[in-house]
Amino acid sequence: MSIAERKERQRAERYELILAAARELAEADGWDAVTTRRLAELINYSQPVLYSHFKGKADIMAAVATRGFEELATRLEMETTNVTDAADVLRNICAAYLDFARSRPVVYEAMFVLPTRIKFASEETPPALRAAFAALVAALGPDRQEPVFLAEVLWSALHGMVVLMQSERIPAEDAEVRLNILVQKFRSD
Amino acid sequence: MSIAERKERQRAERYELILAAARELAEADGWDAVTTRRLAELINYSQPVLYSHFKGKADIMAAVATRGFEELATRLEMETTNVTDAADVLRNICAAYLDFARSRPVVYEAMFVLPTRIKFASEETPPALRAAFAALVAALGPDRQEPVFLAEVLWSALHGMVVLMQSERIPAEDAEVRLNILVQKFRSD
DNA sequence: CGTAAAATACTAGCGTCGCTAGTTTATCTG
DNA sequence: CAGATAAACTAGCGACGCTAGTATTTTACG
Repeated sequence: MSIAERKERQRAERYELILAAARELAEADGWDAVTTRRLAELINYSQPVLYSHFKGKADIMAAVATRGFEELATRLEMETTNVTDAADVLRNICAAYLDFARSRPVVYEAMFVLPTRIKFASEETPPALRAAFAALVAALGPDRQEPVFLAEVLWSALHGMVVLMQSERIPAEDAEVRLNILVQKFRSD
Repeated sequence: MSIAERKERQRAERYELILAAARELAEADGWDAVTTRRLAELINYSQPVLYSHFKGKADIMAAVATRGFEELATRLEMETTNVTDAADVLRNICAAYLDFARSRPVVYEAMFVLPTRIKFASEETPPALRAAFAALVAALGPDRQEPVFLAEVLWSALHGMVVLMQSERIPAEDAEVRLNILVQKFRSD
């Protein structure tokens, strides 16, 4: 059944092609510019082929978001495992989170801002998303009361800073100062 | 010129009618359901009359948001002036902010989430918005270093909690616990 | 190798969106 | 009452997400 394998591989390649095109288009002109017609033209297929891979535009965005969860989890876990200076794990994690949001703003948007069908804080939550959150919890250090709630508050603060900066509601150039304040408030000592 | 006055008053009434219809429709079915056609039908006028009052849909949403800023500022200032227990001003302000977001989710969305033409942190910032932010700064108490940045971080945390709850990315039922943690972290003593 | 069947991609179109041009109706002025 | 001005309307443009139905290619089999 080598020929079936080839077809499957080609399908998978086209799947990746769509995802890449969607991300590039979003990075260039925002998610509003990601239309099924433009996507189809970018990958040199007709519009309906998209619907053989995805249920619709929302499904494409969810797929991009899922990839984002994996990348974010990887980046955060790097900060917890490669502990050169254990004292500043919290700061490094927060900085890594903000850095991810700054480097992939539209992916971040799909992950955490736009309406999504992805379930959070439930059984169906993607593993990568759970892992990213676990890294946050770990960064707050052991022996904490209510570590999950504490991590949720920290995450809220980080997320708030990201979206308020991205929507130009607070100045982006002061990110460092705010990070310092935030870390100081959540430090365990 | 009494007749011109009457016309102007009728125009102002229709302006309010549009705003009220937009808010009601958004509260019922979300901002996506607020279309110019539905709005026109709700106020019993044809679609293009909307464009004699507003530049477009975004302008209508900005007007709803502006009203929201005024209501939020009023609510927050109430907590700073009616100081029954001065010690808990910070907590009351935070609670009032969260309560506003919970009671007017779609107005909050227009104010702080959706792309907006309203300028933040600049000369053109609406007075009500400045007042609301000033209440946050005041709630953090006097004798603080970098009070604006500190307030921005607090606001980020509050905003993050709101949007993550509204988009069901963190459970809404634990709002109280998170509020307690947040206030404790930002208390001055 | 030829043909029927199944899979696959296409063309065309539906309903809806924000917005606007052009026209008709209503109102005011002389 | 006639003409000018203002204000509403009808109709339509291009684009959107999505889908039904058709044509084409690929597969399986005699």
